[in-house]
Amino acid sequence: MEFVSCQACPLRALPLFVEASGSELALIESLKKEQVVAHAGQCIVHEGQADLPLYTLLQGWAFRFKTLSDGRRQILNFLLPGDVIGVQQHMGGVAACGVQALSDVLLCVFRSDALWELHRMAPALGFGVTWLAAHEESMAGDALLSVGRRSAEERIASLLIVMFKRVAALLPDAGAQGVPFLLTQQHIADALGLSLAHTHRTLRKLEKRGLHRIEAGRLHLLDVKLLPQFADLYGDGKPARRPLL
Amino acid sequence: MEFVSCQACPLRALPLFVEASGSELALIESLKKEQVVAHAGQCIVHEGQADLPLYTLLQGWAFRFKTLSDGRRQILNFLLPGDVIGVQQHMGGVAACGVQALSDVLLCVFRSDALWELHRMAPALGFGVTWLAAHEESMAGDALLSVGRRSAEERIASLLIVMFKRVAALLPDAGAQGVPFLLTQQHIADALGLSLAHTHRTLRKLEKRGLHRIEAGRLHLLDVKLLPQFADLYGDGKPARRPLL
DNA sequence: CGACGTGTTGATCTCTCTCAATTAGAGTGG
DNA sequence: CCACTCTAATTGAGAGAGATCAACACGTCG
Repeated sequence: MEFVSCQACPLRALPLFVEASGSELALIESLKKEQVVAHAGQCIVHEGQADLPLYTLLQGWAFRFKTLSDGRRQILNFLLPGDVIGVQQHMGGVAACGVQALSDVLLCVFRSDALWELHRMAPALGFGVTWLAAHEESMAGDALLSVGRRSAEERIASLLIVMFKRVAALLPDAGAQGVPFLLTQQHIADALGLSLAHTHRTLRKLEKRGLHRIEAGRLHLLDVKLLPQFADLYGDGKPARRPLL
Repeated sequence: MEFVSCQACPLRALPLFVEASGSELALIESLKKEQVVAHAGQCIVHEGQADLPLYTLLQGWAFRFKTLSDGRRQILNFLLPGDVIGVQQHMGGVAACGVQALSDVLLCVFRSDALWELHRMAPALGFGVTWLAAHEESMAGDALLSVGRRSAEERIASLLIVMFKRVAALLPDAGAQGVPFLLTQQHIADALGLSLAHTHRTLRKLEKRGLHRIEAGRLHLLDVKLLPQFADLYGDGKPARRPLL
C-alpha cells in the first residue's frame, strides 16, 4: 500500500471539501501525522481505548462496533475509503466503540489536536466536520429504524441496497458489473441484529426473489428499481408519511 | 412560559459551553431569532420538511422519530431541556426525521445561518457543536446496540435507567424523590422496537422484580446499583470485553 | 354522556433464535 | 500432493421471545 497525498485523499470527494482552498489543503496536510497499515481482522480501535487519534480511511473496508459483556456484538456501521474514524471517540476521551478492519487497510493518522486546529484555523473545514458528524448521526438513525422496525427481509434488502450504492459511488463504472463485497453473513447479522442462521436463510430467500446475487466477493443488485416490493427501501430517505398528528 | 435569556439557557450546563466568554455569549444571543411555544403532541419538525431552523429546547420534553410508509414508527431519542434540535437536519437540507413535543415546549429558534456564523466567529463554539453532534452519534450507537442485541427486558431497564439519570441531572435534588416521567408505554415501545403489549408486560415484570415504579407521572428507580442483574446497564458506557481478536 | 387515549390482559401465532451437524474452500506444514 | 485446520456457508429440528388481535377498564374532556 502506497502513500496517498492529501490531494488524492478520497475525502476530497465529499461535497463539503471539494472546494477546499490551497491554504486549507496545506493546513490539513500539516495536521497529518503519518500513514499506517492494518491487516484484515485487526482491531484499529479497541472499545474503551483512551487517547486515540483521529483517522481517515484511505483504502480498504472496516466497521465500528460495540459489544456487551457477554459477547453479543452490534456493528454500528461499515467504513469505506473516505470515511472519518473517531470524531466521536476522539472527543469523548475514551472510545465509545471499537473499529476493526475488514480488509487490509490504509489509514491516515492525524495529530491529536487536529480537530481543534481545523476549527480554529479553518472554520469552513470545521463546519465541514460538523456536517460530517451530523450526517453520520443521520445514518445511525436509519440503522436504528431498520433494526427497530423492519423485518429481517427488509433489513437485509435495505443493507444490500445501501452498501451497493455506497460502494458503487466509489467506482468509475458505478457498479455496472457488481461491486466488491467483503462482508460475511456474520457481519450482516451483527449489523442488523439478527442471528447468523436466519440471516443466511433470509439472504437466500431474497436471492431467490431476484434482489441480488453474491458471487466471488462481488455483490450484484439485479432490478431493485423494478421490484415494487423494494421501492420503500431504494429511495435515499424513508418515504415519510403523514405527521401522525 | 416565559422568556429565557441566553444567560440562563440550559445549554450552558454542558461542559463545552460553561466557559463561554462574554463575547461568545453575546454572539449566541445575536444569533437567536425568537422563542416559540409548541403544545404537547404537536409536531415541531415534519419528516422531509425543508428549510428548517436550528432549535434549542428550553423547557419541556420532545422526541425525534422516523416513520415507514406503512406507519411503523421508530423513536430515535428523547429530547430534554438543553438539547439541540436539528443539527443534522439543518445541514442536510431536508429533515431526516421528525420532532414531536411530548409536553408543552419552549423553543429557542436561531437564525438560519447560525451554525455557520458560530463556526466562523467563534471556533471554540463551533468545536462545541461538533462535540455535541459526535456525542449524539454516540448515544445513537448505544440505542442501536440495545435494539439490535438486547432482550426486551434489558432494553427497557436500560432506557429507564438512562432516562432517570438524564432527568435527574436536570433537577436540584438529583431525583431523590423520583423524577418526572412523561413517556407513555407506546413511546417506550417505539423507542425500543417493541410492541405495545410486550412493552407493558415487560415493564410489569421489571417492576415486580424491584427495578422501578412509575406513579403519577414520576419514575422512581429503586435499587439499581444493588441489583447485580442490571449491573451491565447502569454504567455509563458498555463494559467492553476483549477485542474478539 | 360518548369519544378518546392509555393502561391492562388473554389467546394465539410466527418470526427469529438456539443448538447441532455437515459441507466446502483456503491455507499450512510435512 | 495430502493430511490437518480454520473460517464461512449451509441446513434441519425444536423452542421461545415477542408480535398480533381483541377485549375491557379507567380517567379526562368537550
